[in-house]
Amino acid sequence: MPFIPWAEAVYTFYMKAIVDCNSFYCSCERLFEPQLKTRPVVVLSNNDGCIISRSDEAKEIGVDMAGPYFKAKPLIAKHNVAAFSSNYHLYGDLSWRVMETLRTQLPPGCVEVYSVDEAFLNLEHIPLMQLSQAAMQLRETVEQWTGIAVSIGVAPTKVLSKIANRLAKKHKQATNCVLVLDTKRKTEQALQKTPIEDVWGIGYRHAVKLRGLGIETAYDLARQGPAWGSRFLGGVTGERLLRELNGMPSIEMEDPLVNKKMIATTRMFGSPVSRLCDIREAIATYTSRAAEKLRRQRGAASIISVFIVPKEDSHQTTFRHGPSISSYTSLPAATSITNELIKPAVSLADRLYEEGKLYKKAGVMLSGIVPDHSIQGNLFRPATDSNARMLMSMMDNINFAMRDDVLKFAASGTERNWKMRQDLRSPRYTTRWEELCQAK
DNA sequence: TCTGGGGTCCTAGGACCC
DNA sequence: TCTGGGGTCCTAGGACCC
Repeated sequence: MPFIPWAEAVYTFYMKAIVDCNSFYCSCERLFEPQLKTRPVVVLSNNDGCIISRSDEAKEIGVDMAGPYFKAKPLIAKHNVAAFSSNYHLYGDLSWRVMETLRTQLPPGCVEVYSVDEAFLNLEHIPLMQLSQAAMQLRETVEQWTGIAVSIGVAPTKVLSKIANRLAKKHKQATNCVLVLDTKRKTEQALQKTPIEDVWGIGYRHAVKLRGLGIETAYDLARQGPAWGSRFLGGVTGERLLRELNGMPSIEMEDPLVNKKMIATTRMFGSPVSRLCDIREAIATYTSRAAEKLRRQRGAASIISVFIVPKEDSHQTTFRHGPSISSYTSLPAATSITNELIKPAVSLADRLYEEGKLYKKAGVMLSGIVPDHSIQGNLFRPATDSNARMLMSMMDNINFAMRDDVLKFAASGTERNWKMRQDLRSPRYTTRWEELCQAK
């Protein structure tokens, strides 16, 4: 007895899609080095710590996702894998091109950028019978215009479209990277082929718990009711997930113009540091970066928090992220002026720092974010003078044009011996004149 | 001083995502 | 020796109020 008695029925809901760039960072690297087409490729996280993108060939030879780079090194050498440090200038620019291409192909407001390499699409304007062809066409256009290959999953809900997308990507030959779940029957089959941990919204913890309850596939999960989801998968989130799996849209498309509620800049140090002056420099630098992001969304922050992470004894067998030591302070008035943020940030760092300890990471977070034009005044402080604002916008403009922080506050330091390693970064082909690709 | 229910607001922390 | 960075949402529980 199928759990959906009307299994042959065609969906009558509006359909959604998720477009996902295939091995995005690797594809970006290959775009400018075509000779890599036949070589396995991996891209590393900041500090060349772990592997965050793998080409299909790299997956095939068994390079683990999110595995530490140093452990994979022997395998990488053996199979002549090309490894790159992350080049966010390049990926950011190519991401923008992919998203722009999608926007030209759809009515206004139908593209929701979900991450650097993914976008949800609202396809309600496309008749059901034409979905497959339209998706195929979209895939070809993106690849032709940007050089980036994408996969597209189409279904009535976001969760189901993610499931469709995963299968499209997994069976590239059979699906041509496009899978449309437009009937209950197709959906049911897709759910049966999806292990529980590959469902969007089920992480490691929940997967272990569900397997303990005898639930192995997305199909098993979908047979449970929303109330069950609420009980075992964390309240309303679980309830929504169950509805979505059963074809009932419960996670809406989001307004792409919504601003961030929290802005963070956090980094591992290139190597552990112990001096307070290094920590202060790092904190000042991260604060500057966070303030830049804040101004870009025309926001002002009223809470600033700082954390530092001590290095742990390294002789334990399983890796874990050590506890971070953090503190925050509420500002007398919301601000986006870098120096007004650096001061409290650095004094928070001073308070957290302990002489003689080694630290491996630090970070700054801005929250309590309000629109810049509606900053609540404070009777006891003079309003930020407009010179400071002009200075900020000049700095932003110059830094944007030149990149690489030509202008910065003295507190950010000049030596920066805490900076992260990026030994294998490719040129910033599309955003720096002096690093343009050369045709011979 | 003790007793009780019910409401709000805030924060810390968990879980998840890419 | 070497394991990323930047987000969101939700819940539980404490503090406080009537």
